[in-house]
Amino acid sequence: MTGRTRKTAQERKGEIVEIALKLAGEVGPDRMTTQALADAVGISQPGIFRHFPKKEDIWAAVALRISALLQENWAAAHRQDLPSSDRLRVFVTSHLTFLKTTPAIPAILFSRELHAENEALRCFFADMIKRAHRSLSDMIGEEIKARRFCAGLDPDDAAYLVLALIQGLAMRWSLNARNFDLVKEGDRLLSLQLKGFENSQLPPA
Amino acid sequence: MTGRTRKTAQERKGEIVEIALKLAGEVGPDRMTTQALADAVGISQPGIFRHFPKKEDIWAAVALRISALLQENWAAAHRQDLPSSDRLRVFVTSHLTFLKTTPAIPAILFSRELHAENEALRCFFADMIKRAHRSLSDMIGEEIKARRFCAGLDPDDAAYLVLALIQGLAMRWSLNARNFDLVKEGDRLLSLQLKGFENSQLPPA
DNA sequence: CCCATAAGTTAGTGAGTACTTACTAATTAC
DNA sequence: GTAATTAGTAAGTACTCACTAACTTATGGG
Repeated sequence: MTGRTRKTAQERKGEIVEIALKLAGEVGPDRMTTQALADAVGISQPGIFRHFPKKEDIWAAVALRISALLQENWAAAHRQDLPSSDRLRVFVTSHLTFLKTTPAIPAILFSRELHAENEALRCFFADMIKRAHRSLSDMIGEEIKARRFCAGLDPDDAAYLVLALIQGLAMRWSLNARNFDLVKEGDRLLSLQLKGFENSQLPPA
Repeated sequence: MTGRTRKTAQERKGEIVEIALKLAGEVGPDRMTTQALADAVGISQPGIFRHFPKKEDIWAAVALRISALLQENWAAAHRQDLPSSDRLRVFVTSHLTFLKTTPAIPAILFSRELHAENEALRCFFADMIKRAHRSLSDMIGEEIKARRFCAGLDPDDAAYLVLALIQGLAMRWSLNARNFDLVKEGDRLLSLQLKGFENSQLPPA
């Protein structure tokens, strides 16, 4: 044995969070016990507590990781410097693609951990969704200014509809054991949704 | 003491289901332990098992009760013999009113019990939602026939949007600790959604 | 009035949970 | 090279969960 047999705390901590995120998606957030996590990492169960004093500290770290991943994903969608008419669609599509590859997010969103057990986590996710709503609302506002969407459209309400589309779709996906293509289905439904926002009654001057 | 101090099995069974439904909404489906249920009913914890051999039998009974309540609610919405143009709106509104007074339903929909633990329950709810989708789809189809909705509208997809509206709204309601008026918010969003379905591009002949 | 039956209790089991204590061994600093 | 630090472990605590066995008591029919 020439190699290392231990890892540094920093490495381990990151590794645990990464595996927790994966495991939460695979077996469900409530089955992600410290034992299951330790097994997946390859250390003993109490070893977890060397890095995270409380289990909720793991959830906090996972939430931060998810937040970072989402920000990254949204930023990538924005960086593409698309015509604003496509931004909304790309935003939703890339978000759905992300959910598909990171099923832990909808799983956590539907978990007892979030809805009953862990108030801090609930607030964190509520805030994350609020930020998403804000982004959507802004993009819709720009579409209205560009006269592609109806002038009388309330951007906040429209954003809630798009958000509900995503969440409702994710729920259906989960209830149907993830047996259809989230992105394809979402794309089709979004087309229909956006058509309803279009400036048909009041054609541009 | 002239009155009875014990109840018949049938009475007790119904009582337990009713209280389980209430409790699932109040404390969350995963905190509705047999102990909590027994306390609420006013008997000892093992007393529950005299009436339901397994806990999942309680969930099955609760699911049946919910199904019956929903059917009743939908039937009531249909009995009103409304112009078909209002049926859709009444359907959604009365459903939201029902969710508001029976918060156990969204709670169960977001529970681990349903998504991970209890396959039978998941299928039961998936089927229930499928029936709701069918109803919505049918109503939208009639609106298209009546030329109030756009001829090119896919009734199935439109129904998914309405369903997502309800589910997404319920999720937001739950995430925000039920701090807004579900029905009022839903009514406003539904108006916007339905406007998007209207026959604006192809005015009636 | 007695007794069979059914509703309910007391006391317990085994499995699983987060978390702790007391120790060991690998790594790093000096 | 040795001492301090730190990652990790084995064993165990205290708790909660669904569920069971064996006993007790209330009720209604003969």
